[in-house]
Amino acid sequence: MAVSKRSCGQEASPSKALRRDWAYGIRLFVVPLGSATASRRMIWDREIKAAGGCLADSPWSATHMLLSPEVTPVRLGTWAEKLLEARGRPAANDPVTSVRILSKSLQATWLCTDWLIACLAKQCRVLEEKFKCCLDASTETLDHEDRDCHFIADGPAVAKPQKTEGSSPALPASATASPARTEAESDDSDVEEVLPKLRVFGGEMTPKRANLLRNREKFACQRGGQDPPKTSGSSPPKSRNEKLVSMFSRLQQHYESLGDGWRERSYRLTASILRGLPFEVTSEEDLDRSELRRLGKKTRDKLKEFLNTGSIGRVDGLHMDEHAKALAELQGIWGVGLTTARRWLGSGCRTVTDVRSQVQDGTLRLSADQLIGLQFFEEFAQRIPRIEVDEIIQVVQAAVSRRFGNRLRMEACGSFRRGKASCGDVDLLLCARSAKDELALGSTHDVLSSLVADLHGQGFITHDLKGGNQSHRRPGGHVGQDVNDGEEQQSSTAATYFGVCQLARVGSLHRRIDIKVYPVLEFPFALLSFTGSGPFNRSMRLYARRAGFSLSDHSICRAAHARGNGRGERIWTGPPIAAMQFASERDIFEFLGLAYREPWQREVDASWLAETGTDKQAAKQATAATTGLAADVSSQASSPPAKAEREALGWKDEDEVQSLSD
DNA sequence: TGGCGGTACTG
DNA sequence: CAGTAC
DNA sequence: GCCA
Repeated sequence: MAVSKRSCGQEASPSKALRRDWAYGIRLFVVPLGSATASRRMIWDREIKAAGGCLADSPWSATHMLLSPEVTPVRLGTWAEKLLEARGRPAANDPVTSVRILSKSLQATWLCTDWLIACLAKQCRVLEEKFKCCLDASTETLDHEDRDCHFIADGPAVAKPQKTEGSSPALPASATASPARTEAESDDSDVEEVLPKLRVFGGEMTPKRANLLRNREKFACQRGGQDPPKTSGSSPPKSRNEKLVSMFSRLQQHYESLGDGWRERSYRLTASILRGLPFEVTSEEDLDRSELRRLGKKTRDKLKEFLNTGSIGRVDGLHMDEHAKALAELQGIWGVGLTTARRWLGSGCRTVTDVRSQVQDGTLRLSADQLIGLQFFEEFAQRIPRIEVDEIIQVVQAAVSRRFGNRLRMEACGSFRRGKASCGDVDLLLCARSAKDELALGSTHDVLSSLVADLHGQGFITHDLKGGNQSHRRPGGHVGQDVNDGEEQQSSTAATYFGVCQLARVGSLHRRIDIKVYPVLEFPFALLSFTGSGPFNRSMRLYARRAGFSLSDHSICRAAHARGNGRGERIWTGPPIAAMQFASERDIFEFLGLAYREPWQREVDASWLAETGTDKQAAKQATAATTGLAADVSSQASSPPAKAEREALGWKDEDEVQSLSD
């Protein structure tokens, strides 16, 4: 695909010059151990080259050796021994000595991988001092080998949360970590604990971002600590205020079917707040309770009206049965949205049955997708029991293994991954297991279409919805000379398929199934995004936005709001943040300074807006606290804020970047 | 007063 | 581009 | 409908 046709690229040119050469003169060799996996190394290699550096064929020609912090002395020693042997040099008997011998015979500086990460984040050459590995020194500590005894004594002690493994997003398993607490729940995590983490926001802290960090628990994506995956039993607490809740739910549904998503969201929030209220609203004084502080004037008026008259005019006035109800039903057909529903309503179709008969008559013409949606209207409306989702997964997995062996990894996302007992559809995400596999597999589109063909052949997939056929090849010829020029491919795009499947079993229903194939680099983002829930995603993206980033199912980019000059604010997004930092979902949370949330903890029901410092007190406090901390960080991570540099790079300065004004 | 998630495909 | 979907 |  011809890269993102939009915004991107735009501002690449001024930055190029500088980005080009921060690594000038560096010949880098990455030690292939620990978290420096093949795919990461590949990316690092690419980034270094892009920055004007080059790669060393072997350690012997390197100026810089890069070592990931969690590699133990013993493992490094073993590696060093092999290296020495291969070079025909005497190795020592014990690993430590071997390492020392090796490092002596090399000319290189040994640095922690975090150095490169910092460089990439800042797009400049970060001081090396704090990132040096001390390769000796540890003779005695080495005695009781491994574990806890890592290299990298020095630096910013990036106290990694020692996740047992890079990315095993699949199951909670509990096998490894303490089953009790789910990390980072320690909470009350003050900024003081978060900020020193070098990686947060790529190491670029600003007062606003710091303020955001302090308030991060006001976002839905940080709410709700731990629900155990709900072990049956207790029914939902049946709130008081039931009447009110149902009234606002009606309003919500009404606006939903009308397509006013904003009011819908607003009312859903109100309903959700009322539902969770620990008391019953009986008087106007109750409206001052802190739990209701986010309700706006209109909503308060409705509540008052209810308290006085026992009903709400606006709600009673909903003659919702003719309009909204019919609209809602029609929009229940896959492929039919608000506009079509309205059009059909105008032509006398009020129900699915009406539509069917008009289709028969030939008075109504539907798209191919809509026809399928219509045909299976009742079946698609049925929830899919979790067990059946399991079976469906098995079928697809079998096909995947048959065709691609072990090269492909598959995750079921959506509500299934969040642990729900039933799902609306099946959402499968595929990705090569490694960079090498990715090469061997060929394009994502080819992989997907051959898999789909297989499933089609065995009769499992019964119908295609849009996306089944991408006529998007590159014939090599034309191409409208995109403005893209040099700046790098995003060549491997994701491939998506929407379809209908059915288990080979009597009485099984047709089910909606989505299959997607993503490039390795984008996998964590895709996983995060397709796991949802919707409100959770919105919340997290909003948070990212406030921090000056744009989060998508592909990557995270800097985002700048170009404001001023004329109408609306346009949003320009820069190149993706060096993707290598993100090998798992955790890395994304970590980058944003958010506490990790297990899939089942992402079941938020209302999105949430951070109330950013309407409270002057708090705001002041925040800035005070953060300026100090920001200083800390920058002193750690080398170089002063480098405002000039940022300007030279063509980035908007922070003050302009944020739409957030205090 | 404008923002409120970000992206891909089809017609 | 509008419409729909994830 | 709520927020900046």
